[in-house]
Amino acid sequence: MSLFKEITELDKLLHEPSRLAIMTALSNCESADFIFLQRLTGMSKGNLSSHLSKLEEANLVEIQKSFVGKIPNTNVSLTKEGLKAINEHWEKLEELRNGSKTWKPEHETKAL
Amino acid sequence: MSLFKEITELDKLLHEPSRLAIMTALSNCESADFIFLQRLTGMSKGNLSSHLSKLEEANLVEIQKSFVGKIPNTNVSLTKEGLKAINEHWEKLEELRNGSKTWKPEHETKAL
DNA sequence: GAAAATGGTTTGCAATGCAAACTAGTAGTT
DNA sequence: AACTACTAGTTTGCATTGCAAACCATTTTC
Repeated sequence: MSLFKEITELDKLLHEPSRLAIMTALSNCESADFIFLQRLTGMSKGNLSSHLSKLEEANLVEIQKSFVGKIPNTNVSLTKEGLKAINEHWEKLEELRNGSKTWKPEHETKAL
Repeated sequence: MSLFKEITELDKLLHEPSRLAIMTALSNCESADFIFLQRLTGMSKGNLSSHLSKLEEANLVEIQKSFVGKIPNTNVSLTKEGLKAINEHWEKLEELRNGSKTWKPEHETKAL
């Protein structure tokens, strides 16, 4: 029972599909740039920009702005906190999925 | 690459934490009543009610209203469509998680 | 040097999650 | 029989958020 209560407290910052994709991708590389993330997720620039800002504000990613030649480049990487958060998030999801197989129906609820 | 694009197209109806919990729970029993789902998820009645309505409108769950003695009872079960949808959703999530381990970083992106 | 492309950010709107307020009926209690 | 409290939900309204269109600054192309 308690397992399920936790899922509704899932960090929405991480759970939102686009950000989940971004964070998951970043958890498997050292860093990735804006354009790469855009192609990866298929998001519009504006959308991606605002999602990254949110992740940055929450201290889940670090954003390094620089110039590659004369072109601005935005490079994103997970913070320690961010890496921990995304890993824990996936664990929680796994628990939800597996937990549902073992909970016991009660009173009016009919078991399978 | 294409894998990630798909994740941003995740059905938000299913992905929202509360509904994900509801649907996952229902996928493992024949049916469950309103109060049970409320305790399971820890949601307020109002919130649960509106989520269930959404799932019903999308034809993912079936809602049977009846009286148990003199007390109204709302019983919820997955439709065939709903069962298929929640199973496919979990598969997509799994693909996202596993897929991220195999994608190849490109150009400016630095590999781990 | 005008037009189009690159690499983003800001703005504004439509949609959504959430709880407070409400509805409708039941159960005690005095 | 009138009043209070509880059960089982639904509706309403607000604050938040995801999203793309519009915008900005620079660079490349024709």
